Amino acid sequence: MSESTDQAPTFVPGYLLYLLAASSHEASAQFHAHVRSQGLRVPEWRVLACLVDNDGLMVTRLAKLSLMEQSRMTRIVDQMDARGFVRRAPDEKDKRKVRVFLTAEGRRVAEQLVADARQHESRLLSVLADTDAARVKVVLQSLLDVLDQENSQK
Amino acid sequence: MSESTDQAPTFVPGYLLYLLAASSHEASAQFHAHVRSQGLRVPEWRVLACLVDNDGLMVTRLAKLSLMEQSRMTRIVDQMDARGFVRRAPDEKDKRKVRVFLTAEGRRVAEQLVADARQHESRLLSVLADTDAARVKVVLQSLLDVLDQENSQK
DNA sequence: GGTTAAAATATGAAAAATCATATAAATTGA
DNA sequence: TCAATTTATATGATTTTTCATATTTTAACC
Repeated sequence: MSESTDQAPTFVPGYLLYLLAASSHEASAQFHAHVRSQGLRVPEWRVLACLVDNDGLMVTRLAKLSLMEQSRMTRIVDQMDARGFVRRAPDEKDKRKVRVFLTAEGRRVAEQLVADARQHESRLLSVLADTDAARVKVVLQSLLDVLDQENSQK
Repeated sequence: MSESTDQAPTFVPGYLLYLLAASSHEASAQFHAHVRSQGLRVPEWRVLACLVDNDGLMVTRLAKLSLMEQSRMTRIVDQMDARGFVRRAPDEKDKRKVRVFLTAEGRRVAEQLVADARQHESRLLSVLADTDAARVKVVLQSLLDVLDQENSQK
């Protein structure tokens, strides 16, 4: 992480936001490669995973869960619709809302990938056992809880 | 994180790669907003931070440290050069390499932002004290170590 | 009940990111 | 030494992403 000509106590490698970004990036690299090998991009995989959990989510909620902006999600849903993975349906009670549903094909792909993801996660967690990283999920869940509280206080 | 119509034990909210991506996203949101308020984009801030640590890094190394692709880094350096934050200089010994150096103005901005980042991190860590998240840095460092080992074994 | 404000989605135009590949320099090794 | 590889960076073309804003529908309030 550091280079031969380091002068001073170095900032980046120990900076929390770097550790978070780098951890996410590195830990996800393998599985994201798998997702792409299945002909999907990462944002599409995220949408599928959210919909397996909870079919019929609205566009805004999908965007939040998938950590992306709403207008981008609209276009991703466009593409996934065109490819036959999802379909749109207006909400009956609130006609502003567009609900997104898995098609049969979308569900097939999604469930397979979720199974792959679970398996990949298991392997990763087993490698982390007996290290400080074994508690990573508890720690991150706690971090997210604290951040949520902070945000809702204001 | 879940919605009223949840049916089953839900996958996404407990999935390690989601927890990592969401934690990074949420934890970084505030500071990234600050970066943008200073007229910089996040990738540019990353470059500046790396160069404060170690001026004269080559493009490829900057890209790796900033978690982005090389051709993208080339263009970001183009822009930062045009804006007067950095300058390029070919490496004397290996003329393929392009080393990137902070200008005086670049260093001024970079050092201010690093100071801001340190302060923001301190505040965040103090909020995390007394929670499970207090150990987040140790845990992530360990995770990265394990992932690095895995990658270097092959 | 009608007006104003807010929320959900979509879209055009601009900027950025990606992918494949070109160029150039260094390294390897026959 | 020279041909073949590898490494470092850059770039053209395409696709994504973003930003601001339009459109439509609902909620709020007076």
